[in-house]
This record gives sequence, C-alpha cells and structure tokens, in this order.
Amino acid sequence: MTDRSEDQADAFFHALADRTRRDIMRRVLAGQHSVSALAAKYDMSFAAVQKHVAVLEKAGLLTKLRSGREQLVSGDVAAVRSVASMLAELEQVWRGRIARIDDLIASDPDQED
Amino acid sequence: MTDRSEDQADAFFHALADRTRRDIMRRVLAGQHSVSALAAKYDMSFAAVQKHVAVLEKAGLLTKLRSGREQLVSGDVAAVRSVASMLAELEQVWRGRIARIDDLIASDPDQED
DNA sequence: CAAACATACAACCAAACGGTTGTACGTTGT
DNA sequence: ACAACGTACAACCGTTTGGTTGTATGTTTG
Repeated sequence: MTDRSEDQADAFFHALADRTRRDIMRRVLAGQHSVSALAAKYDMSFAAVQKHVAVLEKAGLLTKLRSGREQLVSGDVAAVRSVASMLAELEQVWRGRIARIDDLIASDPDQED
Repeated sequence: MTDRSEDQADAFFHALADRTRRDIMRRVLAGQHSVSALAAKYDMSFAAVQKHVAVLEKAGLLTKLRSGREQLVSGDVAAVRSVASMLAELEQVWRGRIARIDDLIASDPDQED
C-alpha cells in the first residue's frame, strides 16, 4: 500500500479503462505488432493510437522494441498478472469480513465486541 | 466482447483507477459503512466522497441500502471477481500466443506459413 | 539523392474528471 | 415543533483525457 504502488495501480487501472487500449493489449499479448500495424486497425488517427500505446507503455503494460524503422510492441503478461493480484488482494479483504463474522457466531453472544 | 460488456469494463476499470475509490472498496468489502462514516475517513468534502461512492455504485462495485436516515454501503465481491476474470481473459490471449509458438516449433520448418 | 514510410511530438479543442460550496429534503431526537 | 443529522444534487472551476492536425526526424528503397 505504499504511495508508489498506489501510483502504479492508478496507472494500471486508468490504462485499462479505455476499450481501444484494452483491444490493443489483446493484440500485443497475442503477438508483436508495429505501431502503424496497430493504428491501421482503428478508425482514428495514427497519432491517437500512438498516444494510447504511450499510455500503456508508461503504465508498464507493454514494451516497444526498435527494429529498423518500425517500433515492435509486445504486451507484458506479468504486468497483467500484477493487476489481477491487486484485485485478489481486494477479495482477501472481503474474506477477512467473512472470517470475522464466523468469529462472532463462534463467540459467546453475551460478550461480543 | 459485446458493446455492453465493454461499457461494463470501462466503468469497472475507471471506477478502480482512483486511490480514494479503491480505499473505499477495501472498507466496504470489509464491512458495511454509512456514507458519512466513509466521508469522515478522508480529507475532502462529504460531497466529494459521495460522488466517489456514486461512481462505484454505478459501476456495480458496491450497493447502498437505506437504514433510517443512513445509507449503508456494501462492497460487491462478485463484481470484483468479474473484473479479475476480464484480466484472466487477457492472460488467456497471451497463452494462445505461446501455444501458437509451440505449434511453429513442432511443425516441419519447411512448410511454415 | 529523393521519395515514401514509420515514428515522435507539439498545439489545439471539446468533454469528462475530481474537487469545491451551496441548497434542499427526509429522518431522528429533544 | 424544531434543531441536528445524513443524504442528494446542482453549479462552478481548474486539470486531465481523448481526439485532431501539422511538423520534424530517422529509415528504407528506387
């Protein structure tokens, strides 16, 4: 729960909160694509797609690798897993509630809290 | 991949892309809290916290239940799980890439597509 | 070398975001 | 009845977002 990891979470969730960016993630997790190959798939300018890629890159969800005049984009599955683990952490908080309710039921009703 | 589920994904990820809202989720997954009890925890106006709760509610991540003059807020763990499953789906796309690479290695090198 | 291609980035714009204050309305307790 | 509490919502404001166009720079290719 450090400030840095909260910044990271902000970047992760914000990056994924756009359907074009989620679609880009699907493509680059399935295989490498150049930025212009990606841009060709969407009904918006090249610059717009480039900005989406930049947001995902800054969040650490994908990486770019120069290859001649192209920039090859690959998804980072480890980053996707770390977003999933943040949600798993949330679910753990919930399990904690259930455990506490169980404790209440198990305890003597007259001396609760 | 319907439009409706993409809208849902937009709402989920956007709602979680704010640290105050993630913190609210932790509290309401751990147990019920009134809106003003939540508001007391943060260094911002009641109205600001109320808006955060409204964003989470609209995304379906929490529910409010009237109890007298208070509104009791509870986190919805099923919704949290469905966000996690969207990420699991992304990871599956990645596994597909690995499978395809394995296929290439297994195939006769002279008749690769 | 010149033309075409792939990328990067700045400037601009309307819309959405995250906060504020103020007002209104139902509920509770004296 | 009335004061205090809990909530909802509108109006406003500065910043960020998601898009555009235009320009610059590096890399192939003819």
